[in-house]
Amino acid sequence: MKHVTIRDVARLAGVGIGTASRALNNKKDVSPITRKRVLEAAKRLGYVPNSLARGLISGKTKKIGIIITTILNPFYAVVVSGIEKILSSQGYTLALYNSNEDPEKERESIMTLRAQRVDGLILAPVEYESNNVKYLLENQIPFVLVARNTIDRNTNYVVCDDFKVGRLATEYLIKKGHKRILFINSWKSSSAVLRLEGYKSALLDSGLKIDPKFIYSLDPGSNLRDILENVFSQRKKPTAIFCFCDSIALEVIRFLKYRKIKIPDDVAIIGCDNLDFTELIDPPLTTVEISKYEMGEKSAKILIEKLKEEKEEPVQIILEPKLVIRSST
Amino acid sequence: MKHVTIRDVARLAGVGIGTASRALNNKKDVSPITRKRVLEAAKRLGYVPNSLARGLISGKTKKIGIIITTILNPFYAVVVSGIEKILSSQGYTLALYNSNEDPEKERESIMTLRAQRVDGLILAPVEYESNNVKYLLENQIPFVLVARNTIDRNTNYVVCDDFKVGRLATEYLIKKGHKRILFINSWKSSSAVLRLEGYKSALLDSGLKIDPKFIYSLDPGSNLRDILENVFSQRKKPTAIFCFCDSIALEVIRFLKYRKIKIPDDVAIIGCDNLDFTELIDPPLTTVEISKYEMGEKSAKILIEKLKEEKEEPVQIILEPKLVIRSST
DNA sequence: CTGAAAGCGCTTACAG
DNA sequence: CTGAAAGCGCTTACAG
Repeated sequence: MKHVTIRDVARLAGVGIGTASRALNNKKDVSPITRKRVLEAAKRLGYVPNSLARGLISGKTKKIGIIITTILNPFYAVVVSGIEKILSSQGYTLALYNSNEDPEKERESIMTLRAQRVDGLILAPVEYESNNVKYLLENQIPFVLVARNTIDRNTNYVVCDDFKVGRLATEYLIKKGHKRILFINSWKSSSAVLRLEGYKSALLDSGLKIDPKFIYSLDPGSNLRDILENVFSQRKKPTAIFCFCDSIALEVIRFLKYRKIKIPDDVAIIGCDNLDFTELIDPPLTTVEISKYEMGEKSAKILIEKLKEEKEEPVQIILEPKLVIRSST
Repeated sequence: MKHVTIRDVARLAGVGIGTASRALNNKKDVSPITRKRVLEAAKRLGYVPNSLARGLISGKTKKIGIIITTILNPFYAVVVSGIEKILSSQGYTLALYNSNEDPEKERESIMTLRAQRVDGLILAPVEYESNNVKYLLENQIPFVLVARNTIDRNTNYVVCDDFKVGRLATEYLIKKGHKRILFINSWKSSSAVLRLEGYKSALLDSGLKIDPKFIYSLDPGSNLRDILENVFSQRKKPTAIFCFCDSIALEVIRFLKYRKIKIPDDVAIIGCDNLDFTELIDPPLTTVEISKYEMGEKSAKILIEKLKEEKEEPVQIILEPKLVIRSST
């Protein structure tokens, strides 16, 4: 794999490499005839400019790093899709990394991305109190948080109102008459923290008490199946389950079906995200809609703005969640 | 965003930049004490090496480009996941692009990736007769095809036996007594071409005739809904539908439910890919299992091998598909 | 073991 | 309008 360089192009066109560069980059100060000769030479040789060299000089790579939890969760696939649409329309390229909810991996990804000198970052931070985000702040790396934010002020972010997500789901279950509501939560992120608060506040406002045995936090190591086996072997079983996301709800439903537990008769279930297949599963899943695509688009737009001008005030957007009632509750 | 350079590190450590480089890269010929001084300086300054500069010199970027159809299809999300697992364990970084079944976009992605001097490429080619793959071949760019291959000999690939996919699905429907089988196919790729052949051969072998009105190819511009409206407004309606993939099957089911057409009583439906939610939808979807994750893993392993040694013979793997019978047929 | 020098492929002032 | 030169941040022979 030998690459054609600008030197080869210049030689074939019979000009200096500076001139070749100017012609190739559509700069002023090149005669039409020279430009044509250079362009033809480039075409004939199949010249592909070396972005490494370009980036080294210009200090800009036109590349954005994205760090999400996992592309296996369709929620993030949609978010990334929104990001990509905006970014690629502006000539940006993106480098995608999965943290798998591991702060270490998140840090590694940040470092790799930094080494590649990306112009900016969009990330869904693993932790609400995040050293990694502090690092970005301290090193003045342009970034915007998506889907989750952190304890820090002065960050740009696009999230949804996660406290409200927790309240909407829990209030609705309570209204349906449920008193023992299992919450299968996620781990450490702002979404997990706030949805839990929403869940708790809904219970308290209805005069119900909070049972720690009905709250689980799924960390990367935990086994959902074991947790459910345990919960459903107890005397006091839940009559409803609130899942952090549809992706978790899916696994819970798989378990319930396997155990022949009827939904919603024996236990109601509600998810979050409104993934596109949730209305087709059996039974159609009640869930909380989050504007995933929009979230991606907005975060990308904000980053592009920030990259253009050095405005100080952070842009912070909180999207409204919406309850979608179907037959699983 | 000013970056610390190796010059800064060398200065702080009180050594030359060559020595600093050697210490940083764990090369021989550096005294332990010097090495320690350099490492400490680097740490104190928060030095992050510039991969652009490194790549420019070494000619290696430790970066692999991936081009798939769309990350929105969970099939590819799983494939990419398998690729990532292998690649990242070997210190490779990946750059992901979506072609959206558009050869133009595929070409652009190839060029961008080439400009970034990726060490190699993994792609799911849009077309069976692909100029883009020819380009890769002609320019001796190391690559392996995944999920789909092309007419060219001498390519490395990991695909599944798509002819068999077409036969398995169609034969099964015929065995169930269906004679009017609608095939909603994809576009131009080897998978589309071969599954269609499998479909046809199954029909012919059973003495059924091939009705062009029952074969549709979904190109990027076509509207599935319109097609279905049209098909189901005809006199002769299909009694079964074979969908190129589960993702399409999902949309077909959405349509059938909306139109109150009963599955499988009015029309049977079979998909392909065995996405993880298919067993939970209503009714559970009959489909053809393809080893998606394995496909990704194998393609990555082959690429890594090829990058190490310049073996001539291409590696070509054809995975076995498997019918998964559920209640939608 | 160490430092100075050359060079990777490009762009951008700078003279002409 | 054009070419030669400097320099982006690094690595790698090459003398010492």
